[in-house]
Amino acid sequence: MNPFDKYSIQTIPLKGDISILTASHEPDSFPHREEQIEKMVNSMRGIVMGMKTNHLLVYGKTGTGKTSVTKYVTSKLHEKLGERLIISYINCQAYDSPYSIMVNIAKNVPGAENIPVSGWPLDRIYDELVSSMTKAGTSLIVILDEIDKLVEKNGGDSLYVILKLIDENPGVLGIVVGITNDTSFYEKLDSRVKSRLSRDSVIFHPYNADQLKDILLPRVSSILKPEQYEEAAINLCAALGAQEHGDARKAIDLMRISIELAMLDSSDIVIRDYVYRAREKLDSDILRDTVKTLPTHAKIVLYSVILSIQVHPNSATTGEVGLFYNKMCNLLGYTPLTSRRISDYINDLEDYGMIGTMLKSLGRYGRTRIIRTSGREDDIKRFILEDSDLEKLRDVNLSTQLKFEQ
DNA sequence: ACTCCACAGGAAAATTGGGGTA
DNA sequence: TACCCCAATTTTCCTGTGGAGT
Repeated sequence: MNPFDKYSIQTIPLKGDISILTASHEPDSFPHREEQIEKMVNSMRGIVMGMKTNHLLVYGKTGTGKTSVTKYVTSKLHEKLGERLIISYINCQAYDSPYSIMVNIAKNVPGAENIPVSGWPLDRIYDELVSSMTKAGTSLIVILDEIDKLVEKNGGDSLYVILKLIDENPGVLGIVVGITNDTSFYEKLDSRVKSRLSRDSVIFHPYNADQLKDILLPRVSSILKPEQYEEAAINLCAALGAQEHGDARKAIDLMRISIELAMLDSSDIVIRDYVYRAREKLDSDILRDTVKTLPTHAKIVLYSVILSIQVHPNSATTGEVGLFYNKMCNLLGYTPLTSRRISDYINDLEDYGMIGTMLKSLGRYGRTRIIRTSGREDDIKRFILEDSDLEKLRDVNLSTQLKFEQ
């Protein structure tokens, strides 16, 4: 007997591809975004006529469609202009130096494709890019997603160079489209960048539950028959997405996972219960992913935080975490990082929402951060131990921890 | 009122490592 | 081969600070 026999091949027969409910799906209709599309088209219309055009800033929280819509509008423009337009999409989280951004732009420019990813002096790349662009005589749209990362990291140098590239070379005709979720982004810029970047902006407001439903419904009905899902399940996904600052991505992910769970369950209808379970799975998947992509030492720091709290629930401090950290590095055979670095990792972990810290002064006993965990320690520990290099940490139990203190 | 702890967190130097040219 | 370019990460060095103890 085949042990797989108890699973039927596909309980819910899908009419279409479930990838329509993933983040990588690029739709060609955007409910409740007509206004933004029009505004974007309007501010880019000069490009069609080969005119100098203002740069554009796009604001909106995650899952409000800013990236999708930007890609959609620019691709339509590309359809219209064909070879005469080069579009360069750059995620500034991944590429944030003047060097890497220019290399990325160059990849799409005819005659400049073979600039190496490192080695050349910066100005050589710059000159190469300018001359190739001038020769090609094309327009350029540089989409800088998460453009705020450029300012945080190196004081706006990258942004300045890119703006200069476009603005100061007559042969280079193009615009920068900056995408950010930081509404105070413009204020953070230094003046040399500010003056080049106009205040031309498009704002993407969060979706409300009704709007999210309008997004979900057509997609769901393209893959499921009406009798295969409860409308209440869709409503719930929409409501949960709306709760999360109007996040369409979240609503869509929930919907997809709900359907997948229903299928695994051999259910023939997607009901609300699957949405609740999807929410838990999604949260846990996100946490696992965050933990897994942490640098090794950050994981050790995180583990130290958790142990430290187990020993001293209310007084886990930076110093104490450092102590645990050093011991664990010894155990694992790593050379420990400096306390300064650990301090930064603790900050990073807080940004990721995995721990909470509170600056507190203990008077005579110094000033330090009191660290708390987010209540998901067990999962976090489990995910850390999934790293094969850190398996040894499993053996660290409370009694050996107490020995650390002597 | 004054000290001084135990750090926070900024700035800059140093190290590492990708790759280039001559 | 020796040496330059740039990015990223970490170390070194540093100044700043709230409040318990005195």
